Amino acid sequence: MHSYLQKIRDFITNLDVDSSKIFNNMSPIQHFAKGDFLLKQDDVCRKSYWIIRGIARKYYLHDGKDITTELYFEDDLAVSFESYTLQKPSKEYIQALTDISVAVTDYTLFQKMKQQFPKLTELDLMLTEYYAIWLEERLFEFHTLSASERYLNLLEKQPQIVQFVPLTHIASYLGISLETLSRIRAKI
Amino acid sequence: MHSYLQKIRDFITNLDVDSSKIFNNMSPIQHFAKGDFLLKQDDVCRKSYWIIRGIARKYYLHDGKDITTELYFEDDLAVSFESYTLQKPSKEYIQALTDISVAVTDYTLFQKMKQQFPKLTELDLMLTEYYAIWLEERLFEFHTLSASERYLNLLEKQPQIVQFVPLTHIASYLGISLETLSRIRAKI
DNA sequence: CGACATATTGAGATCCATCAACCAATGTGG
DNA sequence: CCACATTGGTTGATGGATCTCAATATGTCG
Repeated sequence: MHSYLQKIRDFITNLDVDSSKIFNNMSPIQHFAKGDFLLKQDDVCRKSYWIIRGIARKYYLHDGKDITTELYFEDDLAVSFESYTLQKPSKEYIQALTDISVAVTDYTLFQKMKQQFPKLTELDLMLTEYYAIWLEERLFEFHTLSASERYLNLLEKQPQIVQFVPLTHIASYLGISLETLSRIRAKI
Repeated sequence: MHSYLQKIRDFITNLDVDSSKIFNNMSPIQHFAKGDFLLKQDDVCRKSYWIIRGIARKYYLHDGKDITTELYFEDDLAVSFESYTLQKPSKEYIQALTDISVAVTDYTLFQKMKQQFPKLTELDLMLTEYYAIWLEERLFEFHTLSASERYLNLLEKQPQIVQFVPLTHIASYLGISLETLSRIRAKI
């Protein structure tokens, strides 16, 4: 696991009693069935979803095709970042790829709690930093790797994606056509 | 200008007196000559640089080629994000493309000040959110736009880049070969 | 002026997308 | 439980976008 994630976990574990109590009671559990939408395009993303069990994806439509931007597994935080941060309509959908359980945190409530418990702002910052570092890595891959290099890289870093997600979504996640991905896999 | 940047400016303007005093005295001005390095690969990025005057770029080397990841103008914040955040060796260089003046903030000092003045943590969060949103936009461009669409998009959104930065750097910033960029421009 | 960096243009090769046909697995209503 | 639809994946043929290599042009600065 990424060492910064560990640091974030440690930070949560070592929160003072009050902050910790708030943090643990802020996010009720919800369940969604396979195919359900957690967020639709043009809606404001007012919740963040901590994936407890199952798989989900985030995507948008471009020229009629859907472009997968993120794939979520256990312990990932599903949210349409720009929509959530600016509280403006989302360009993206978030959809359950299997039945899922999630811990749901309300944006407005979290904002209030951050004002009362500054440690939560620090936590928010750490999570955002982690996301930015992840985005930089993704950008590096698009900037410098060929289609098959991107696939091999994914296979190495997140084999669970290749194992559990339909190739159609993996292809669009990697910015490759389904056919090309199929041929890349055949060659290995 | 992006509306979230305006919100950040307003936040800085409206800081309480103490936070504001700290913020304004934390960052001495420095000057660099054209070609100077603000950061080199393998060094830890211990400073952030607020560009006051001039142009700079961030890049890394991949297969002997240099890949420009960001171009900085007045009021931009130059920093190798992962290196700065995790205080680990940088993959990237930051270099002055013209003579520049920058306000330099030390990482360690800023961390200490954040502990004393929680408003600075909020500010840090806002800046990081802004960077993450910018990264998402970049990723969208690589994910869905063709070479010429990326160039036209840049021309529209940041004409100052096309005006002042050598085509070599623009091409690598867009993930295009210099020759292809030259042909795209000839066709317009 | 000479030297070095920067940009243009041409020719050929390569990667990858698209379109189309086909295949396999799964599930559902009758 | 079969027939058929649906979803997900493969394979082939072709074309277009973009890269690479090479030659030439233009610009800039000591």
